[in-house]
Amino acid sequence: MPQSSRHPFLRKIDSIALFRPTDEERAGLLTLPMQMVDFDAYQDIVREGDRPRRSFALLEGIACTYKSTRAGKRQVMSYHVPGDVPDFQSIYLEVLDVSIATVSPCRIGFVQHDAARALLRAHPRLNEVFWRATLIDAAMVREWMLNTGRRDAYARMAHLFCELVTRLGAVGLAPDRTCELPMTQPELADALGITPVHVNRTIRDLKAAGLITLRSRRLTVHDWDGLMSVAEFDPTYLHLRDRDAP
Amino acid sequence: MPQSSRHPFLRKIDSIALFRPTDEERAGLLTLPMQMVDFDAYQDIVREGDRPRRSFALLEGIACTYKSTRAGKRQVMSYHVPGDVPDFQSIYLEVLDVSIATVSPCRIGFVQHDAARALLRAHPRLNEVFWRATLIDAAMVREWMLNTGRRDAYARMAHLFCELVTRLGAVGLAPDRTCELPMTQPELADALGITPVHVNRTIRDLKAAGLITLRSRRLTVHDWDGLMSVAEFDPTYLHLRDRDAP
DNA sequence: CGAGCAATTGACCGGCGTCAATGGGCGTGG
DNA sequence: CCACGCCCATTGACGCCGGTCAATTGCTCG
Repeated sequence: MPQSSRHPFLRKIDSIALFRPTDEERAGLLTLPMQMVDFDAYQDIVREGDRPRRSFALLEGIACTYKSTRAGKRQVMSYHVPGDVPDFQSIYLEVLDVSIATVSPCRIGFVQHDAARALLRAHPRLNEVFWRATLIDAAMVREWMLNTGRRDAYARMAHLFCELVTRLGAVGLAPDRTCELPMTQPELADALGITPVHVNRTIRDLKAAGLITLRSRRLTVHDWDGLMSVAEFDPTYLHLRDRDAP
Repeated sequence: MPQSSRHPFLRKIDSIALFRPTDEERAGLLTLPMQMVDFDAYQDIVREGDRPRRSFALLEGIACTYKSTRAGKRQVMSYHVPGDVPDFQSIYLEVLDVSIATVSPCRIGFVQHDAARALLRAHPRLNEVFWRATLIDAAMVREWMLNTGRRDAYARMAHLFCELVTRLGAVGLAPDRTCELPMTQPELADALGITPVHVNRTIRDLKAAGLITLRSRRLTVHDWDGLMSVAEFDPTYLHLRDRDAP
């Protein structure tokens, strides 16, 4: 909320950097040419196998990174909230190993790799912040991996909700631990590695336990401590600066 | 094989960089102070929650990155082969979100973060290579995530074997698609998100299908195409340079 | 040579998948 | 403004993959 009117990169830096950018660094970021594009929901922004020459920041909406098996089964590896730069990895990995799609209607800001590389070379601390951002993305996938591999569906879903509320809260989108979740149950199934039917049963159980309500794409957490406890949720892996507890 | 006598960082760069290092870059790498330490098998090198002031290269042996739930269930997120720099992320993330342990006896080379940061600032291209290395690590975890979330135990194990043979082959440790795999079945279970008992049944099935043999820690792939097919293995995500097909 | 853990296998169980049917929300077109 | 269609949401019945428990047989190492 406090910084919602700022440039997305400044907001990102504010949320994860260990320093305040100098005027010069700010100027470099603000003058980075960015091409705005609006996407409908459920559109691929980039696809596995692409060789993009630009990266993008997510300015509004929710997106997800996913991979598919040949049989067409999808696995969502992470969700993205406004301020994220989901495919920054493509700046140094030529071939994308994932697809990134919108979940809700999104506003995207594209930045050419060349321009970004030049900026990062000119400003070592910015280089470090963006590197750090890609490392945090990786840490989130690792936490999901633990989730998928070693927790049952109930704890897994609780964990996902904890993460989403925390991250959306960090950008002012989850006041009172209530937020809009545009994803459908089949999509949640793709994120959790279970079937849509079982997503439904699990949500029913979380509701019955009095932990949450979820109706018409709106999630409210009623018992945050209880939900965290079920999920064994510890937000350290998000590497958020302290002020952003939801 | 060809470069096994070289400095581990040069070997790493040779395997993933898109350029040849200049003499100056090589000199910088070679003069980076590195403290060698030998570890027994099954030792933690670093632990979740640590705030290390140094990173390390794996010079010999096999290591793994893992996380644990409070209930003590382990999930191995990736294995590391000689030449890898498994915790390079710690250079820009203060708190480690994973533990890294040896699987076999290992030789480790520690490098102080300060020295590494100075080197990376002095040599932008080296900065990019090491960033790239952390991005490749992340891509491997994502592939494991797809594996764990969306493939059954049989395909999952086939995929793990494909990856290990490919990566070990890339550093000359899997001639004729045969390699030493120091991990026990309970450890494989931790990597695959299944139980040790089921690991055993799955290996039995892979053997029965004529795809592999695995005895006293030695894996041989008899039907590489068959194994790749079962696993839907596509090595693109490893971002290896082409020469290293096993 | 005995202790201790890995490897292996059988019997049984349960969480989650599969299949199927019904209801609900919403957009589109008549 | 309503009707239709489509997909999401929800629930029950049933089946199976993989978990649990337990026993036996190796290895490996002190």
